[in-house]
Amino acid sequence: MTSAPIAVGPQAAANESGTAVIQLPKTSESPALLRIRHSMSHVLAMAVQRLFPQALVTIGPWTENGFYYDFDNPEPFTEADLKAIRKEMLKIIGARLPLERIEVSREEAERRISQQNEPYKLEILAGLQEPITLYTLGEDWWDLCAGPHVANTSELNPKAFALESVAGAYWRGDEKRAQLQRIYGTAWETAEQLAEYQRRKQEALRRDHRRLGTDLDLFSIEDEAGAGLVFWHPRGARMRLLIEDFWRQAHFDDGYELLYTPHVADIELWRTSGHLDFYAESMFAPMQVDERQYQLKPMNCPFHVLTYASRLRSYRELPIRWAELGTVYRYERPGVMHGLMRVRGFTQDDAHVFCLPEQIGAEILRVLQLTERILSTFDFRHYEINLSTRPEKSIGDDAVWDLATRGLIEALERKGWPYKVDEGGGAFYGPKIDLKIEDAIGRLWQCSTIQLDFNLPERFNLEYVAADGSRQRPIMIHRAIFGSLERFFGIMTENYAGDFPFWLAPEQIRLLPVTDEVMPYAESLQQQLVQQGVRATIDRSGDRLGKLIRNGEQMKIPVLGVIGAKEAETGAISLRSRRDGDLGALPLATLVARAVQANQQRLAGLAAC
RNA sequence: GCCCUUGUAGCUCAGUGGUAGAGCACUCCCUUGGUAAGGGAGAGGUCACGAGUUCAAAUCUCGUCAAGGGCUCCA
Repeated sequence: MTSAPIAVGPQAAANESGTAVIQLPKTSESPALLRIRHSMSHVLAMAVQRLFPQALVTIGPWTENGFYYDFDNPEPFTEADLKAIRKEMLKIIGARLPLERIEVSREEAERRISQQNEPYKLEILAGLQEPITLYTLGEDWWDLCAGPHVANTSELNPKAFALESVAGAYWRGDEKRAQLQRIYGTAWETAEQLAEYQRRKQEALRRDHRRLGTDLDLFSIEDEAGAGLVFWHPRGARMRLLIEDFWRQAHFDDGYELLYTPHVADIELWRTSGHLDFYAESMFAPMQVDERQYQLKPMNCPFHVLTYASRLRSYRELPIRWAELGTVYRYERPGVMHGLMRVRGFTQDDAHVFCLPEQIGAEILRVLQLTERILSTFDFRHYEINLSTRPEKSIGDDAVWDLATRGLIEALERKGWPYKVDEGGGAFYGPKIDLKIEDAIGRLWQCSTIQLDFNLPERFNLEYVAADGSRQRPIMIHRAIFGSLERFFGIMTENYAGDFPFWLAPEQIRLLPVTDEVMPYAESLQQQLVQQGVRATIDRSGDRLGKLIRNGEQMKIPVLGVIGAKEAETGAISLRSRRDGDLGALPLATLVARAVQANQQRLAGLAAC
């Protein structure tokens, strides 16, 4: 899936200075804004056609934060064109032109469109139901449109709109059809709202994991190695290890065993699994080794299935819960890679549960509970849940689909999580639950997924021996909680804006010696902290304290410890915490105890201990 | 893959046809300084890569790669 756009919901309204919060309603929540934005797109289209008479109009809807309009123009628009277009829009708004709704017959609409030679409009018209309506804007411009609109452009605030970007877009969203030029804009009721919206866009930019990845030296993507391949630097790698360690422990606690499986396998395996048929274009090309062809794995499932099939299983063994941090490689088309969010090599926190049909409900509930436990540890507490049911084209018999779908519903009900149903949205091989997490500025990200699979057990002829001695087919559940470690790491970084909780920070405490004389004392403090598993370092740059503090704050180190003659004398350390402010001078023993406790309990800071 | 934009020092960016610049970071020197940038000096670049135009290319043209904003895709 793609990253969410820079969406800024009303819940993002937190304001550092604590002054009155400016509400930013979404279009779908405000009929007034809907009319403004919809009309704004007409004003945009009129302005473009005035300046570029050859431009053909297509569609121009509102979006949650603004509007866009798609044009077919012989020359692509440039950023520079936007300025001119904006000026023209201001003229139209200033002219106080009326917008009028006119109901016309299909023939009348066809006649009007033909006069203007607008082929896209004609195509739109063909798909419309009566009544056909059009909206005029002034005397000589109109667009086929269902409305609603403002009555006059004087209702549009010239100080509350902006043209944001030009982009390519396909006619009817179909990449085989014409490439159009899309102009994005945003519009609000007041200039203050526009300013607030732009401030939130800046905020999202400040949180961008790609920027933070460089600034905090967490990871990089190297040209020489190739697109979509991640290099975890020591600081990022340390965090990843902490996440993995937590993940592993949580899985052992919950009755999982862990697997390691190969990164490549004979291509026949992928023929058996079916991936070669329906997933080939997302796979790296196979490689020839001796007499066999090997395939870099795009998924872990077939490996877990082979492990299951390595010997005969009894119903007494089920459920079997196997998890793996499995690194997979997928061929992503050029142009779709995005930081850590969309890459070509990534590690899934994959797990498969093989169970009896009657165990489905309980197993799903277990997965939901584990999911909540893990995600909430990273302060993701709001979820949006989708249940996708049987599509038309699917395999497996009705009884199994029913049982499985009921199992999913039962688990969601027992967990007490509200969910939406996407009828027919499941995979051909089974129903699924998708979970989106909401981050600190209100954006939704899909990470976790739980899918039932009636296909792979069939293809690999998986069996267990039932109580009556017969051979039966187990139910297979795929699930991932992070989705991929890379992607989750990116989302989490943006969620925290790089201000990681104490337990997760790669460098937890940085000791700042005020003078060289206290260095031996600082070294002994560091050693004692490190011995207790606290990630403590010493800033040896020799800069003045002000600079040391500035550097420490810029690297978002949770706790800075100032060490000067005073501290050396009393065996203490003066602490400055990003989360909790100045903690004063503490004896070393107290600091160690608090830090150890924070690590054990995965706490965000030291003060609460 | 498609449309647009971009690629200059580790980072952020100036540099419109005449042999390459700033700030931060880095190294060294001075400063031993108490809660968000002390001072000075130095080193560091096949101007993404390849071809072309030109007496001359970071600069113009074409191609390749990568990144950014979108579209499409994302079992």
